[in-house]
Amino acid sequence: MARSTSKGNGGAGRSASFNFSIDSILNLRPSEEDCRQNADQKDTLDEVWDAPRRREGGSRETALIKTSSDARPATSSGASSPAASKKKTRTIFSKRQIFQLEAAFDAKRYLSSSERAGLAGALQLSETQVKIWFQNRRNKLKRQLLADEDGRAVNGVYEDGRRLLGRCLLPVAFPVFYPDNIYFSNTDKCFGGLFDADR
Amino acid sequence: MARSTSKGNGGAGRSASFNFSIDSILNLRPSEEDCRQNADQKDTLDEVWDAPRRREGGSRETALIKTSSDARPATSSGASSPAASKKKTRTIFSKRQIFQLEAAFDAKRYLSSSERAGLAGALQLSETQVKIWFQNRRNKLKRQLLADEDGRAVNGVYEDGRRLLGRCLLPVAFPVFYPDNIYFSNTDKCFGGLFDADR
DNA sequence: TGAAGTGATACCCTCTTGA
DNA sequence: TCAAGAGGGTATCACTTCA
Repeated sequence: MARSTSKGNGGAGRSASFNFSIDSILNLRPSEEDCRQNADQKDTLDEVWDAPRRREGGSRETALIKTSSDARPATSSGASSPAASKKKTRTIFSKRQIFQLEAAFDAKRYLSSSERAGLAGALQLSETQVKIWFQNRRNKLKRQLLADEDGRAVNGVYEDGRRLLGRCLLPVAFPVFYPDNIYFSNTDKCFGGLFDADR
Repeated sequence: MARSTSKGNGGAGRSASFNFSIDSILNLRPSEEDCRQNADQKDTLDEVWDAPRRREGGSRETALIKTSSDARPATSSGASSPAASKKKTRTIFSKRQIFQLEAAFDAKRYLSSSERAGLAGALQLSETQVKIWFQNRRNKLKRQLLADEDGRAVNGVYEDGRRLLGRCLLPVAFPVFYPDNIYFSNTDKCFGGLFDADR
């Protein structure tokens, strides 16, 4: 129905004929929060598809007050009190856990669900924790690689850096092609100090 | 092939000194599922960043057996039985709910959390349901627009279709630019901060 | 004490599933 | 057909560490 407006066809102005107030449903108020959404009017499609971040009122309310209805259970990490403790607990992983997570990450950038289950079981972590750890780890790697790239982003090297970044985050160990053979040099460059101690 | 192979650097052999098996942690088995991941070796970065889908053994095990530990509570929509029913229930929204959801969607493609809360309350749905509905609705619109585009994707019209698609799914009502002024097509709220710096 | 690191949360997106 | 589920991404936040 109301879709006709957004489809942009030249039909009659249906949008003028609403007999109930959309605004009343949405509680639309023109001032603060909604304006933020419009900050980036991208033009290309791909950018448009990127998730537009619409934090509620500057993302302050969210973390402390909301504790919204669909928060993850956080299987491990204790807590899970009835509904009182709004504090977010940050569990500290042990050296051993970090070490094995790093080792696994070095072997594979992404885990299948069975691998994740096995790793979680071996490390006494919830699958969600392992999943999030890998997510954050990939993000960290990406930032590192981008920082490296910025450090030497001159002339022709740039594109090369992009390619390197892409390779370093491929789902599996990325093969480096040489004329006649293939090296699986997964880490080497990207993870210089990865195994030293553990950060 | 724990990691020494993948590391492959010529440096001091730290990587040779692992005394536990990564494979044993990951349950790495070289044959079936892992090979699938390598099917698409993209080269450009943007494609690499796309989430590589790695369904477990063809996405069969995942849905049926897993019922993983971090499923969303699904506030409304009944069920929430102790832990027995693995059946996936699909709730059917009422005509009234659909109508108002569509109306809201026509007004805005994305909801802020307070708008979502208000709409959910008004429609007796959980916020998650409203969120998911909007998500699926955006996806549906995208598919429709892409289908339309494919129908007439010839010569110069293509790029135009992409732009149209982008505009139709902007987080807010999309502005139509004219040489000297700006018309905001479907609602006349907000947009004050459109050109404010920030982000 | 401020900056960096990192676990966790909340969105968003895509693809898939099953009633 | 379409609400959900699962998994991946980004952006933030809160809390720790550390120089």
